[in-house]
Amino acid sequence: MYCYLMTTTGRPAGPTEDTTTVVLTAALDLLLAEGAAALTAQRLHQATGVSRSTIYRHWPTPTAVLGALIEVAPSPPLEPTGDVSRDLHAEVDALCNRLRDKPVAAFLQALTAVAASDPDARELREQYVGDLLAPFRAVLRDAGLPSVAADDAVAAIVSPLLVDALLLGRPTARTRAHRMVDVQIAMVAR
Amino acid sequence: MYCYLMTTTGRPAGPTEDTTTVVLTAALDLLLAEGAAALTAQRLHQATGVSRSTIYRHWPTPTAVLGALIEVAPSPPLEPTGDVSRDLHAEVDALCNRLRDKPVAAFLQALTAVAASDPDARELREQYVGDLLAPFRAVLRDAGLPSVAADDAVAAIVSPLLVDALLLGRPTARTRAHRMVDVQIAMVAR
Amino acid sequence: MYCYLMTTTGRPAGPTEDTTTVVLTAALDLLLAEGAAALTAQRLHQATGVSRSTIYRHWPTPTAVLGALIEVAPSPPLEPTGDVSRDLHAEVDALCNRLRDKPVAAFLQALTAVAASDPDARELREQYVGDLLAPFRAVLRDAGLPSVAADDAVAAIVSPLLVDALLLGRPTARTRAHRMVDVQIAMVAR
Amino acid sequence: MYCYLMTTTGRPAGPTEDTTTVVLTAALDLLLAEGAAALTAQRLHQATGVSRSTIYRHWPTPTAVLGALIEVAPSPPLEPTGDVSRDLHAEVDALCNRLRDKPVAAFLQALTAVAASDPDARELREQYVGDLLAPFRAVLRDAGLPSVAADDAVAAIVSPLLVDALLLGRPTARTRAHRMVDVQIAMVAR
DNA sequence: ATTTAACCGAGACGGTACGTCCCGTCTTTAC
DNA sequence: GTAAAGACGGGACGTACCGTCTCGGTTAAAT
Repeated sequence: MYCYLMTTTGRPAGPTEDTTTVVLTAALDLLLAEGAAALTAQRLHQATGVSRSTIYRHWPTPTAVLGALIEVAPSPPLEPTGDVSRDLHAEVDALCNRLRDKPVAAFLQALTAVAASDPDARELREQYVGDLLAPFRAVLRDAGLPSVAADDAVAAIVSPLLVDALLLGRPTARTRAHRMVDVQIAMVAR
Repeated sequence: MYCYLMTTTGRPAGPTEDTTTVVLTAALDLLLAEGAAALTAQRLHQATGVSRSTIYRHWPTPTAVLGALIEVAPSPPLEPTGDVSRDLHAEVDALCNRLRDKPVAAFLQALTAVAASDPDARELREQYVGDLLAPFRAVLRDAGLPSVAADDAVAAIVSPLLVDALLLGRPTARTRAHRMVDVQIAMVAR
Repeated sequence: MYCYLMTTTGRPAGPTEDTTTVVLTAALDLLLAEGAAALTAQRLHQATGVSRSTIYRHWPTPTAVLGALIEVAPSPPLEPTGDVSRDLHAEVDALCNRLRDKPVAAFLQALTAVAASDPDARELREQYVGDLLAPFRAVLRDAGLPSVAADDAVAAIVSPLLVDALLLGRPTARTRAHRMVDVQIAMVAR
Repeated sequence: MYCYLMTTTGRPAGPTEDTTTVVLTAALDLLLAEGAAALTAQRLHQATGVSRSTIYRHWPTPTAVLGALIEVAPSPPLEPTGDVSRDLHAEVDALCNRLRDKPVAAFLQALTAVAASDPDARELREQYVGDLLAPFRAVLRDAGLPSVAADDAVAAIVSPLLVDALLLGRPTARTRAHRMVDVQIAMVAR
């Protein structure tokens, strides 16, 4: 990323901005429409007109494409209000929206599928899931909960959502998640 | 297509018993070692010596192999004692063991991976997950819990285990699951 | 060629007769029209409609194609009359015809070109040139000439023809070759 | 294209002397080691560190590289003594040496290989062979031989050497060539 | 014992995708 | 204007599977 020692001569390395946007846009479309298996150099070439060579040059593996996609599509963070209950409910809504509106669910499925054969993707997947859980954990930590209890609560709230999206392929159970938030808060209050 | 009148002569259809066991055994090994992508006719041929033609004849797709595998490896059902708490803890232990000892986690990952491209596998996957949840649901239903509440409790207990096995690739959090059982029972008791 | 130990089971190996004739016919055409560089799996596929895979299966390298071509296009041997002079002149005419009518000159050029990068072709080339010279050598040997003298004579007669065909790309100097035969016979007579 | 009026300012056109020598030296090495197919811009770049662009600028085709090589490696001409026999023997020795020490044989093979696909190379090849034969022809012409007879003699002497080097890939038959010289002189004397 | 249908192995064949390599052109940057 | 570095499109290469098929030979039940 950071080039401390610029070679100073020759054309700058890396794909043209054009190429980058065209390819990644098509990649996202393909991912949503057909899943991770479609993130092939071949398919990207067919979809974009960008030559196969060029794609291999800059994104040698489907995992690399996934990585680039995740990098350019970050989650807008929510601002905490300090009220634990309200914050958690807000986070649940945000996550449900992201899972419903596709990219996140698609990323998860893709990462799971690719991880079966590519260790790099395994790593990427764990980091991605971690990033999804982080805001929840932060809210509970800020509320003074000890680490283990916070993790338990996060798991109870978020896991069912992920399982719905990933394993059962059905819309996430938003209302159940909200109930679960209340339960966890009641637990903690005691 | 429809054989109303079975011609009684000739050799009975279907693979030799030998062939079946040899192929499915190798298939399980391959699945555990390399994931669903290895359940190819090609790979099974290489692993077993059984000819590629034969494999295509009896298991035309990887999903068919997966289905056959799941069929021959059923879960031994636990006998309920009537004590809800004890039964739930027992089920948690049983599920954790099955997830730890591999086949189940591998099946889940395989089904998720294959489901990306094969609708048949999608169906198979949902049924498989349903079968995993069923015993829990049964215990809580038998205890007189209403349907929605039972589903919530099952989700809270089981989902984190599945997420651990599937998405985070780490050993399942057995003790947390047991804590969660106690929490859910306490909730219900109120 | 000769299968003493037939595997007795499974489909017989080797390309279908159809495939063989279609491919080799096209190969000869390509060779004459564009030289050895055209004996690619790719080109043969384009020219015949036979799939690239099939061609690679049976003739993995251009050298293999050349070898097959040479095998199916043998030189009809001349019958010796016993008169050395007449026989040599006849052989010169035969060779000139074969060089003029293409295949042989094309084979030589092809073998030379391919030999630059494929040792197998080197071997094939030497054998092929040897076969071209053999009849001349045979005539002179039968006439009782010692080996070295025969080789000298053959070289003097044939080499200029080969050089014309190969290096100068011009019609072979048939009349000079006949003069050379007379000269060599005169030499020997002395 | 046509510069009637040379603009006297700016850097003089053409490659740096450094570049030229570095590239052509490497080209010769590559030619001797791997044949004409290695005279690629790519390979020359790898071998020299000179950038691919630069090489394309000055030697757009492999044939151009070959041409430049031939230009810078001229044959040191022998001085005629006037004695036909001695001069011919000297020329035979000189040619055999050049064929043995590689460059010339390599040039011939390279030119033959390239000529298959590049007409320019064909021309170059014929000129090159002509230059190889010229000294012999000169000696015999100076001795008063008519054109046709001289050509016959040259062919008889030189062709076997070329065939050895090119087609049979074996050391040239130097002693036979000397014998052939004597024979030709004897012939002429009669 | 014969039928007879199905088994099984070996492999040809067309087809698609893969990942790599090279080619020739070009653009950007520095000297 | 030389030179370097590299993007880019294009094409071929050789490999690997895939799914279908066509041969052969074998096996096991029912007649």
